[in-house]
Amino acid sequence: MVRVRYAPSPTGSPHVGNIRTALFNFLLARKEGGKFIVRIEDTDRARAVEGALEDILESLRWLGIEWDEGPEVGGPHAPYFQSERLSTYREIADDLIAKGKAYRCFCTPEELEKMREYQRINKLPTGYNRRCRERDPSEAESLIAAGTPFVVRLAMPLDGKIAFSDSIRGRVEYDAALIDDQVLLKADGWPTYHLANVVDDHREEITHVIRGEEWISSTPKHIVLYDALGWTPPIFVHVPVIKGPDGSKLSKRHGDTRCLDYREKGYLGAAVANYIALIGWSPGGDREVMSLEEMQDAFSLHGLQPSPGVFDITKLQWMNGVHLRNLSPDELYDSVKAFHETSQDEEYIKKPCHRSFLKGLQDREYATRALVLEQERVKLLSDFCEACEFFFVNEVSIDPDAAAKWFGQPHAKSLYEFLLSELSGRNAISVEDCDALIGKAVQQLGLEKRAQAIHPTRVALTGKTFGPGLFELMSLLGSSRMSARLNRAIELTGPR
RNA sequence: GCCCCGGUCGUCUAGCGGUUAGGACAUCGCCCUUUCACGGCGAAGGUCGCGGGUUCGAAUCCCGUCCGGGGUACCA
Repeated sequence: MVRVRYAPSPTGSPHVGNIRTALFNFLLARKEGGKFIVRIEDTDRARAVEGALEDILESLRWLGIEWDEGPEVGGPHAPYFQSERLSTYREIADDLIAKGKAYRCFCTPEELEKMREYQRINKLPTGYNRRCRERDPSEAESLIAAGTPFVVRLAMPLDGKIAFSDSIRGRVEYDAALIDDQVLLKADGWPTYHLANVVDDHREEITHVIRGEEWISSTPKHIVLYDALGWTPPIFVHVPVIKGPDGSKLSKRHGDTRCLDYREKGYLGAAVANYIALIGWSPGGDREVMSLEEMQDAFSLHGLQPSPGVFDITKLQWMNGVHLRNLSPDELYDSVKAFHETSQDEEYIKKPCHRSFLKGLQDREYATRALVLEQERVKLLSDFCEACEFFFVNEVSIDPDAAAKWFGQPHAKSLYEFLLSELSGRNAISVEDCDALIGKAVQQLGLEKRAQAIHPTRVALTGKTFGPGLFELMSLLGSSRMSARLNRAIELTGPR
């Protein structure tokens, strides 16, 4: 059975590149009917960040990634926090020392720094000089007895090659002599990533390690560790990094890179998942727009690519629009409402429409119809606020250019007056009725084209020159709202 | 410096020895149309990083080279 894991370190809110590896793991598990495990690698106490764990879980949930074992859900290998399993790592480190596969190192950080500086200056390969590896056992005993702090290092082979197979890249080979005697246990008794990761992957019976490319060069250390412990290594899959527009690894200086930033901006989890999956993975052929379920069915390790990809926000926006249009009216309403109520995005919150929108959203039926009318012309959930504003406010703000162009038309005032009189006493009005009404106005005023009535009416009712079909919007607005706006428009057209 | 991994239109990619190198986003036209979008059609954009081989034939295999990225921590 396939067992894969996402093993983040709670040192910050996960960014899109990081969460994408979680997605790949999840997709493989679902495709193969296996298990997806979340394990928190909280072994770096100095870099721990408050709230990071919540953001990790929230990011996964937002994208629709569910875990079979891990925080909150537990599982047969609980606890899924490395900080709660410290004794295991220490026991294994001791075992490794006893077998001669690891050794205690008493070198201080200062000494190591000096050594590295010497190596740099003399253009030698950097790395630990293995001074403590040859230390006399009795000498080590007395240092321990004296309370001298030490770390535990892995005793790497001194020669030969270390090779492994990567699902994406094939055979990868390293010269053992060039690889450092990695620290396994820090002086404070906590394990490093390398030890804890290998131990847990084995303990949790992980079959495929799908992780970022930045780990490829530490894989030979892991191979040696597996070997020293007498364990069979999993299958390694190193996925390429995601780059910013400048070609370097995506990071904070490229702007929004936190996964949850995109939720704040009005993107759909399904769209973000779809988009990031396509950087470095292809289902083959021309398929692009896919739901999470479709990706699960289509996923294969063979579709993974070795080369890094650039994050293209423009394409994400397009894709978000596509996913937005696929939403049913109810889903649309729920998504917009949830977004509006939770987004803390400053740019969004300070929009003038922000307040009226919340009020407008209270009338579910009316609001849903308004959202549906705008559904095919927006890209983000955050776009609805402005796009639908005219449906909800008492007084629409009128674009000055539009006013100048259409209120000044000679027939504008009489058009509005005619519509107003036709509307008086009416209550509900259908789309067909609105169509007929405009037709009647055209005839009554002797206009040549329907557009001559349509455009000025649109500006009077919405304040804008663009938007949904006029008859649909009129029907939804209803006669009383229309009447108020027509009255105001008549005032604005001034004396005849 | 040393080690490793990459390299197909601006971007994401299909391709797995024989294709007019296909698709998508973005760009530009046209159509649809009451506007804006959506949708449809079309255009432009690639000497498959470069140079050598292997082969009847190479984007696909091999070597070299250049460029890019990653690693080189008591961080993950």
